[in-house]
Amino acid sequence: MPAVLDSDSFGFLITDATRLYRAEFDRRIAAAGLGISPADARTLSHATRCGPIRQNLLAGRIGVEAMTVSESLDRLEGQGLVERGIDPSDRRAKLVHVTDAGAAMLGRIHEIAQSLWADASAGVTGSDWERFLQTLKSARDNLASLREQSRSGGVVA
Amino acid sequence: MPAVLDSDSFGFLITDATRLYRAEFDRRIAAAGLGISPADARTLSHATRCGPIRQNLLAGRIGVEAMTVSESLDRLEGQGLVERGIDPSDRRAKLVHVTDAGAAMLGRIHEIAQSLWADASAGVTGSDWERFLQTLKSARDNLASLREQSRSGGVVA
DNA sequence: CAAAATAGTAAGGGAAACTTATCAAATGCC
DNA sequence: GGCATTTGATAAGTTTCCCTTACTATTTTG
Repeated sequence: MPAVLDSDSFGFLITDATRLYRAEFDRRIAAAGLGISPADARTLSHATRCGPIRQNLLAGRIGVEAMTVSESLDRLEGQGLVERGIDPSDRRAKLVHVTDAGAAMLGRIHEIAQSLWADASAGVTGSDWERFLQTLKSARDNLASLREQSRSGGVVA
Repeated sequence: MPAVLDSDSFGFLITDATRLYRAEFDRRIAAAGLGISPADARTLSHATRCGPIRQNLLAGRIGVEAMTVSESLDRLEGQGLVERGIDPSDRRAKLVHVTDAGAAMLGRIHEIAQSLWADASAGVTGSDWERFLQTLKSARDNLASLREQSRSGGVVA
């Protein structure tokens, strides 16, 4: 029973690692002159993977609120990286699709993410890193299901 | 050679996990009526561990800028959880020490962090989790040293 | 002792997310 | 068919967390 929270406890560790990751990602993106944030890069990546997709579905895929994606798309569209098209089957909805410029941008982002991954995982063997990602995924999924629970009903069953 | 970034790649995974962790932490802190943010909890935790300590050293321990800690301490001091004392050996400096109320708060935070850790690590064996934390620590340290490099000199050797 | 470095902070900014309210369009119900 | 509800997107505003820059009060150093 530790009397105080260990600064190497899960919560602090993951928070610290993520802050450092984002800062370094920003630094390299800035150095490459790409002018995009990590969150917008994520939006772009998911939009590419999911093909033309409605914004609310895209938000669900990413795991954020629709509004968060809407703002991100504002920026991406402003840079000409994505376009919001009309959904023929629902005139309220918009179908997001990635432009050629967006695809090119994603390629450059991918290179940066690769180099950053290589640096972050230095000194860790391939199989250890695989297991690490597996456990990280479990933790993320566990936390995501906690979120689901609190979204639908909260404490009240 | 993946054509697109995998949404289960390191960067996305750790970013998502951290966002979910923070949100759930906030939810439980709010449910307990504690009125403190994750970052302030971290400041409080480190201040407790380091005993009376100067703010700039505390910032170094936490891994953030002095200003970030100063703001966090403003809030903690406003809640009576820490006090800024005089450093007898340097009248510019202030020694942060945790009050009894701060210690009590940390105890409650610790309980919440424990329960959250238990939920996040569900389905993972003890030894797997140990290895996971070990690798996470490596990654954090790798990223921290990248930060150091860019702080002192940047691109220029 | 003057110049340079250091501890803390005021001021301001930006990224990433959220909630709430609103509007338009679609859907369900009778 | 018409009205009520739900749904897709977004405007508006807030929060958290962290940063940089500029400044003041000290201390250290040449």
